[in-house]
Amino acid sequence: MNGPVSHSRNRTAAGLPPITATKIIDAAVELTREQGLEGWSIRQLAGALGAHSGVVYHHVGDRGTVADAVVDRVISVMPLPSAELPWREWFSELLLEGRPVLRRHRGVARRLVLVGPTVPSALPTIDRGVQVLQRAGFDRDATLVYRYLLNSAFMLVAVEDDRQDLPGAAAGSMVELFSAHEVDPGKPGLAAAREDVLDRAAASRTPEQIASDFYEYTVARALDGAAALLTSA
Amino acid sequence: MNGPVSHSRNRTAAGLPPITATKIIDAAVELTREQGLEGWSIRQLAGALGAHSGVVYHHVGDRGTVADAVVDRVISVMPLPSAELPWREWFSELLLEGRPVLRRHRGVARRLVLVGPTVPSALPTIDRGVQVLQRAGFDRDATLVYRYLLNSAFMLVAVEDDRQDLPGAAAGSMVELFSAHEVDPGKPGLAAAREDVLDRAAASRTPEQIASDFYEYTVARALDGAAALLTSA
DNA sequence: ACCTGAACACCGTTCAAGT
DNA sequence: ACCTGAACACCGTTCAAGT
Repeated sequence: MNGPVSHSRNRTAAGLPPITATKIIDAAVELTREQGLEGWSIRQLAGALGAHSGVVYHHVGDRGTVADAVVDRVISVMPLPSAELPWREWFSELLLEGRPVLRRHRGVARRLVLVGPTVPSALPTIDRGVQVLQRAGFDRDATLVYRYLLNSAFMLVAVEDDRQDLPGAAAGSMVELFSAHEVDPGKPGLAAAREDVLDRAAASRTPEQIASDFYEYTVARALDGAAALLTSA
Repeated sequence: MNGPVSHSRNRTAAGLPPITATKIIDAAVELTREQGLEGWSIRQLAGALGAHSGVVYHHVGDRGTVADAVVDRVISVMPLPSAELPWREWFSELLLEGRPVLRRHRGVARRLVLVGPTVPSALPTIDRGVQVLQRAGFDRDATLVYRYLLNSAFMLVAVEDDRQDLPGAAAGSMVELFSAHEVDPGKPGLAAAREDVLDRAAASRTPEQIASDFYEYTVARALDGAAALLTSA
C-alpha cells in the first residue's frame, strides 16, 4: 500500500529516525496482530516503516529470522504460572491463559510448535514446567510429558488459527455439509456426527465458542492422559 | 523446468491425449509424494502434464480445489480397521497404520485436520469409528472423542511434515542448542530437558525413530485420556 | 469445449551503487 | 554502515484469442 516516502538516499539526511532491528520487529509483531504471521510480506513490513525491503535483510535477516523474532516476542508475554501450583493446575493455567495470547497473533502457535525450545523466551516456562512435573512424581517422564501437553494444546491453537484464515468459511461449511442431505440410515456413526453439528448450531453457539469448548475438552483429556501415568505406576 | 512442448494450439491436432481432471489430480498426487502438498506450484503441475496453468483451472479449479482432491485421494487409501476390534485397538490401528500413509504425502495431514469431514473419503472412517466408540460406552461423547483422537494424532503428523521441510535442520539444531553451553545450574528443569536430548543423540536414534517414538507415546496418552472418561462414569 | 499465450499483481532475495 | 533502486526468478489467477 504505502511505500517509502523519502526521495533522499539517506534517512538521516531527510531528518528521519534510523531504522533498527527492534523497530522492524515491533512493526512485524503489529502486522502479525492484524494479519497473522503468514499474512504479511517483507515488502509490506518494510513499507510500514517507510523503507525498502533490503533494510529488513540488513538489520534482521530473511523472513524466517523475522518470524522467529516475532514468536520470541509473543512468547515473552505468555503467562508463567506460579511454581507452587499442583501440576494439573499449573498446566491448566498455562494452556488456558496462553491460548488467547497466541490467538491474538495468528500463526505464532504453529511456528512455536515447529521450532520448539529454540525460542529463548520459552526456556523459563520449560524449566518451571518440567520441575513441576518432576515434583509431581513423573520423574524420568517429566520432559516427555511436558512436550506432550504443550504440543497437544498448542497444535490445536495452530489449527484454529489456520481455520480462521481458510477461505472455505470453516465451521459454517460443515453445517451445510451435514444439513444438505439426509445421511444414509445404514450409517449411525455419521448420523450421530450430523446431529452433533446441528445441535451446536441450534444452541446458537458461535464458532469461537465451539472452538473454545473443544480446546478445553482437549486440554482436559490430555491432562487425564498424563495423569494415567501416575496411577498405573 | 519443463514447459508445454507442443507448438500446436490444440492437443488433439498434435496427436496428444486430452487432459482430464483425473490426470491432473494423478499428477498432483505424484508431485505431492515428491515435494509435499505445498511444494509444487500450479505452473509445475501443468508443466508435468505438458500444458499451461490455465488448463488446471479449466478442468479442476484453483490451488485449494486441487489440494482438496489430493487429500481425498490419499485418505481413500488409508486403512479402515475391522469393526470387530475393541475401541482402543481400533484407534491404535487406524492412527499407527495411518501415519506412514500421511507421511508419504507431506502436507496432507495438515489439510486433513483443517478441512476435516469435508473430505468425502473420510466419511466411512468417521462412521465406523464413531460406532466403535458408541458401542464401547462413550455414548453421547462418541463424536467428541473421535474428533479428539484423530486430531491429536494427525496434528502431530502435520508437525512432523512441516519440520521435515524446515530449513533449520530440525532436531539437529536442538542438540546443538543444548550441547552448546552448559545450562544454568539453578535450572534443573532445563537440565533434564538437555539430558534428554543428549541421551537420545547418544543412543544414536535417527530423527525418524525419535519422531516415531513420540508419536506412539502421544497416541497412547490420548487413548488413556479418552479411557479416563469411561472409568469415571 | 479445450487450450494457448500473455498479462496483472504480487512474492523472497540479492546486490551494485550511492551517501 | 546504512539505505536505495533495480533486478532475478518465481508465484496464483484471469482472460481474450485461437482451434
